[in-house]
Amino acid sequence: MTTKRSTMLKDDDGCQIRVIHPERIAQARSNMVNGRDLSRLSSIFKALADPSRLLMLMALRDGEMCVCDLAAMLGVSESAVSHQLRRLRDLALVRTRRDAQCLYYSLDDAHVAALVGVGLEHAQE
Amino acid sequence: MTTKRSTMLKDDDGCQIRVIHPERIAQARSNMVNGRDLSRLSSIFKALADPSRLLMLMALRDGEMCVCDLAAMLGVSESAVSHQLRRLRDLALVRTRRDAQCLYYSLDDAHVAALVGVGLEHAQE
DNA sequence: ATTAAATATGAATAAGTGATCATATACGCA
DNA sequence: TGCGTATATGATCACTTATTCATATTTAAT
Repeated sequence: MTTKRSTMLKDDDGCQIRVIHPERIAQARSNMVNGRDLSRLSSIFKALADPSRLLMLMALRDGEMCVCDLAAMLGVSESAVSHQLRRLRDLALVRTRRDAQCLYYSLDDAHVAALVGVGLEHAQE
Repeated sequence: MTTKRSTMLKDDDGCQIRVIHPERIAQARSNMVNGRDLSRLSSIFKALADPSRLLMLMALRDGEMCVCDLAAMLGVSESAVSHQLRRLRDLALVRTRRDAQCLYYSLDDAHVAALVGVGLEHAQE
């Protein structure tokens, strides 16, 4: 079997690009997720990429928690936790319930719960 | 049912911290993953947090690909792809096979493959 | 041995991230 | 109404990250 060499092709933008297996690229492109899903998914993974946020989300799998308890659990400032929670809220990964002055955070996205679960299983195998 | 108020406790380091539900914190701490697993897991999520890397890993689920084909698929420079692949290699998420001048990358971590799969399923539901 | 192909690496720069500190808001209580 | 509690927000700064460009390395072909 002879080794394949590259051929030069034109990009969508007209740029020269090098390609070795056009059919493999075509296959990959046809299976490719659309831009919106990709963006959403990578944002979710980004939310999980910080150890503090990951611990918070793991803890919330067992039920809601308020800000100061999350801070105590992690050993970081309440302000830092609040900033992190804002990111999670902006992504609609968590929701809040108010009881007097306390805000109780809980998971609001089944995908994230699933991903955290899978991650945990594999990490602790 | 009366609303709980906070009590001041001492940190491991002797710092004053505010706590509302000590038993909930204790529960969360007892279920907490150890430092090494947490670090590894958040690193993996960080690898998945970049759209280009995520697309690469998704594509590699269907089989190995070489650098220039990955670059063509993504529409970015081969140098950029090479840098990204280095990060994935450093985390042992991918491995390489050499055929002449071409390096073929493939997935080398079942956890990552699983996480990408779960993410894809949920994104495309 | 030279040369070209395929990929890797290093430096530099721009953009993004996370913690901290100060301040602001929201709520309950006296 | 004024005060303390609980949380949110904004600005700032140190740090990380991703791309680009130039250069180096590895392999194969001639």
